[in-house]
Amino acid sequence: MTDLDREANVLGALALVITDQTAAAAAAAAGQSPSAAAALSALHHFLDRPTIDRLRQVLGLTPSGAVRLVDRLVEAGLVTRGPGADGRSRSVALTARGRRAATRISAARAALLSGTLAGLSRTERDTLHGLLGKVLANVVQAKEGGAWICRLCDLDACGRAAGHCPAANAGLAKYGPPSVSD
Amino acid sequence: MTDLDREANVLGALALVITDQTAAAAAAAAGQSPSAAAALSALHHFLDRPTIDRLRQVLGLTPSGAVRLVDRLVEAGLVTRGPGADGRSRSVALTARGRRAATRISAARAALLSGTLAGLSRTERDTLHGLLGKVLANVVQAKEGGAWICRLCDLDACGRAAGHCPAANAGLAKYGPPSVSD
DNA sequence: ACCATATGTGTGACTCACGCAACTATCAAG
DNA sequence: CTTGATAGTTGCGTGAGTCACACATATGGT
Repeated sequence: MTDLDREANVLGALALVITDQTAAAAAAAAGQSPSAAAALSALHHFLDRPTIDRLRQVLGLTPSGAVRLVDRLVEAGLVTRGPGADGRSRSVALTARGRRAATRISAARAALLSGTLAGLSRTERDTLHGLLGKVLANVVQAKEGGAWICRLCDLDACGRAAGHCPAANAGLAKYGPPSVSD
Repeated sequence: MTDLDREANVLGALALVITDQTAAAAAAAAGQSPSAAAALSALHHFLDRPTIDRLRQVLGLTPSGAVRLVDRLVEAGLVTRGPGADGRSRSVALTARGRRAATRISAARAALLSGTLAGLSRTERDTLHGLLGKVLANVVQAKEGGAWICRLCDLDACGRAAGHCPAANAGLAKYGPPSVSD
């Protein structure tokens, strides 16, 4: 039982609670399932209208799973299907209602996460931010495929575009410049 | 877009990846679903033989969900039902095979989590540990009911018994001394 | 130009892991 | 001895996802 184990354990425990609570808060804010909420959040942060396949990659689903998810979102009036750049592909875009839901989701997530940092001083939060960035870079390095790491991530807060996102930077170092919404 | 938002966002993103990967690793190590893996891990860390209801609380399931989960684990030969202290209740205990599976799960989880801390120095890890403890305490304070926060937590690493667990300490401050496996 | 193969989407049948509602058995209190 | 809480269980339904497959479109080699 090393110190490393102890530290790792706290990290794992904390990650689990926070993820649980965030997913629940997002789902509640959307009135939808957690994965639907994640999809709305992702769509909200795409600059262009992604294809179903792109969304699929982000959420880590199978093609058919993604189709069904979009079906449900269309059904709920949160999303519309449009033509894709390709004859095969179709684009997905938020409706006005979908955009409102996505905004609520982001707000709920931000509120919850900010709350967890309540007891920390300015300096402590700064230090924590730096350290978490390092860890995040580690995790991204280790990752191959699967769901987008920033599934519910807030791209503005993330500063991905400005190169502030530790995940994006680490990924960039490894894979080279990605396309905008990758 | 404040600094707080940015810090909170990194925390949320990191928590999500780590939780995803941990659950996947645990499930793979057990050859079972993530929730079955969580159940095995929980059972492994109970000092006594918990009842189904106790397990239910830990995992955040409904009674029927817990019964079905135990059904599956029994079916897989990982767990046995025994008599409870009470005529109503029944106890659950790991079989030898279940114990081995639980050990694999813990090891897989520990390996993954330790890996995420790879790039950090001794001092950095120490600082991080302290800060995460504070955050964890915050989260526990905010929490009412639901799943056990340390669902996959390693109780040895946690140092719960010795009073080193930030979650347990925060909970203790709020609710008073819990029973051993709470 | 033609064919093989890859890619993106969609459908039908199914599974798995839950939840809800209802029922039974036990216990504890009045 | 009734009343009510607690624990486990069962039937039934459902949401979310998978797999296998089909179909349309793209792409590249010959």
